[in-house]
Amino acid sequence: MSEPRPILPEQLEAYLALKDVAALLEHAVEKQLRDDGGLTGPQFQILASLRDMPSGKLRMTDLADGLVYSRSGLTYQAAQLERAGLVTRAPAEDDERSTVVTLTQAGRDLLGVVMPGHIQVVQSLLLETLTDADITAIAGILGRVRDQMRAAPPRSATTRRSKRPA
Amino acid sequence: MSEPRPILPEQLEAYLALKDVAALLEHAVEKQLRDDGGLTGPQFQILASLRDMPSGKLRMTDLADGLVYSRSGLTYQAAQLERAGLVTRAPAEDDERSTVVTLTQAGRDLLGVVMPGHIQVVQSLLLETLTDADITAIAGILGRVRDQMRAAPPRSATTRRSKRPA
DNA sequence: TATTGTTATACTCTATAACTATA
DNA sequence: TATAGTTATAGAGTATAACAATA
Repeated sequence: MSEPRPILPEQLEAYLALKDVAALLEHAVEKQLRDDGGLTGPQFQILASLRDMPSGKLRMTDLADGLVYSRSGLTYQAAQLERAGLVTRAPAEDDERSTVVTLTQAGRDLLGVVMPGHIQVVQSLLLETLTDADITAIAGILGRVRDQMRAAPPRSATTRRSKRPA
Repeated sequence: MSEPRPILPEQLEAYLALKDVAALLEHAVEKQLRDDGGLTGPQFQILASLRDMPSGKLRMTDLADGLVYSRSGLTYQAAQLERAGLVTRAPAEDDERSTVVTLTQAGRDLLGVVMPGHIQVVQSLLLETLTDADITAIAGILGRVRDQMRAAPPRSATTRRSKRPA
């Protein structure tokens, strides 16, 4: 089979630049989170997700929706956070199957410690090098791309049981 | 200890969109590489880097320049690839300290097997959702950002703090 | 039976530091 | 001494599948 459509140089450049920028940025961010708060990227994302909720609580399933991890991976991370006293876990009142994860005050405090550095890294590495027009363009274009990717079927969170009869 | 500069909503959106798109794309790409060729992302990158050289060879140090890994990590990956028969390793002729990694025919063949699917994933998830103008914008803006990030002082720009158990 | 989450297991990856050898 | 690379080790992260409990 021939290759579907030869990728154009500018298309390749767009893809590679996106990939490289994201990788370099992620690397710097993870180092900052580790150095300033002993957190990994996934752990920080979980804490930040919880803080975005007025109640500071989310079910495991709701948390998983925003992340790219398997369920067991999320359980593992939640256990780490609980062990560090940054969240608590308890069965949901309305559905005993569900686990509600709640941000503790210590978790909130740690976010307060880590956020300034986090913002600083993102600003100095990414935002400060962009014009306002650049930022508008990136936010608009990639925002649309993200929405389309999320709407697409191949979601990784769908570790659902496949019903293919043998 | 106020946050240096409050991040604007559009700035945050640009950052988060970039992060999410890259993560979703990477996830899809890695799955394709694994399914079609039994390769991890880093391994594919090494093979692709070698194929981009007319000679099909690169020194370990040259390879490391394009990747974000530590030396030991690169050694590990190179060993995996060698074990799979996709590359060979030999000391450089002009400098006995250096190791030259060479793409084998099997490695080249595997790239041939994997590339069509790889391109297809990138096109369907990213490129096909973008206009030509979008692609030009992304390539230009992020290309510049990447160059600046690479030129920037490595990783010591971030603040240093004591570690916390997590 | 389906859903929610955990556990058990096995494996991959990554980093740090110590080490060898060449320059 | 500095550079190129490997090895030893150790820890963290992830996925899959089996499992338990609730709906």
